[in-house]
Amino acid sequence: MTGLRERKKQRTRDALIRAAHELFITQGYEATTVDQIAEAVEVSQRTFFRYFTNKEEVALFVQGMVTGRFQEAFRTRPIDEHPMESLRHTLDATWDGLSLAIGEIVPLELHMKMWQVIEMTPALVTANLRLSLVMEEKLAMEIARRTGVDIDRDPRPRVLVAAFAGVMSAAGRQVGLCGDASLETARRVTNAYVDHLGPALSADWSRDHGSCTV
Amino acid sequence: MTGLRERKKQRTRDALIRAAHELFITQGYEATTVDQIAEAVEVSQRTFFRYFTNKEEVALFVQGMVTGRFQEAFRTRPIDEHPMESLRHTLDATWDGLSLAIGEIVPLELHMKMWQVIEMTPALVTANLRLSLVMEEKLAMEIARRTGVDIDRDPRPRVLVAAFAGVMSAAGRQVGLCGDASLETARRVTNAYVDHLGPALSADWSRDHGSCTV
DNA sequence: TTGTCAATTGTCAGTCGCTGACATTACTCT
DNA sequence: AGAGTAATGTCAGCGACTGACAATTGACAA
Repeated sequence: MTGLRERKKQRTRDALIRAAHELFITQGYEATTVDQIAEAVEVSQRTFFRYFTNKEEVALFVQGMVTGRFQEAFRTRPIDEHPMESLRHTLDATWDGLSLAIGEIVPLELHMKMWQVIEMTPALVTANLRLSLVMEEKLAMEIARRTGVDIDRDPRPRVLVAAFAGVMSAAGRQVGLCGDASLETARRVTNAYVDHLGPALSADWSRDHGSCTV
Repeated sequence: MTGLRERKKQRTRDALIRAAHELFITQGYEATTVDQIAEAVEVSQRTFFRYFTNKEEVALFVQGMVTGRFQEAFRTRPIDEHPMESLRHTLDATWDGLSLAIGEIVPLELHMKMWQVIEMTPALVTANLRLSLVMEEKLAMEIARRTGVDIDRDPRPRVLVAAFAGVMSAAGRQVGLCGDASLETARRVTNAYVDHLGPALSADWSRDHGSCTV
């Protein structure tokens, strides 16, 4: 099945990702040149660009895997569940399977450090948002399908997903910038953010809703 | 007061923006080179980069003005208003003053066409999201100030703003891609999206909430 | 095993976005 | 009118990215 050719490709791709991660983490994203990454894996720059369409892609590859997983997991939720509930549960499931999902490519610790680099680097922050966009559209379509609404007439699927994704991005930003690169913190802050969506919209904004110290 | 120097600078800057808009709209963003823009205004490429830090900036300059206006307008809302209400009213006010605000730089029609170009161009979509990010943070700070909550302990300001901004972006995407570049459509769709945030989160997703045909 | 085919890679040249350095021009103000 | 400063042009160069073509290397049949 998996010929030598395929395995070799897989190996260089993974090597490129790991080398890129290490360089980005130690030197920063902007200060790292594509030539350096290619050189670290002993391939030509041209080969790098045959594996990744641009420098951002190698930095966000793992993130892309995670959001891909998220989408898949979302579709397995019971169909009678409220979409927001489905999103919440899918989020939990994604956290649970994170290490397993990405472990073969990059150790969890490296991924968490890379997360910080991403949030520190404007170019990567926005490239990351583009990933969310793609996911948003897919999730909205899936929700529309499940709830039987016409996505071109009823804005609710896109609105719900947009709100969710917006809050997730904001949470991710906080996590990446807070200095604590532990999975637990990431999960706690993200959950807290999503949980506060209802209260934030509710009429009563009076007293403290705290308890989300980074 | 306004010496010849200042006026001249203003004029070349505006000329660059307008030339860029026309080129982007007719040829597309990627296909337009910075040299072309500079040449159209008869300045050197180097001068272009003294007015705008990069090619994206000239494309999103007007958008930046609008979001800047939005932030300012937000602060004039009564302090006892619910933040979401303030955002909604500020949105209305921004629509009302749009033509007046940008008219001196670029005619409204050009701006609306540019909007389509932006949503069609991945690089600009993401650069646009970066603008939103900056605004998000400022709005969240302002909301925290007004409501007297500690932004580092209570996630609600950031969550509320993130949800709002996410929905706005989604609406903007729909508007930009729907083919209809009229102000009325833009305003209608945007309002519809924001208005559906509550219903989308409510427990009852049963029947049609439509009426937002593009 | 060997030879053919196709996939992968390297090399090279070139475009485009963008920047620093320095000389040149153009306004301002006395 | 002339000194001083701000704006601009020119040039050289870096890094991301691409197309074209040649060289290498697995795959697979004879």
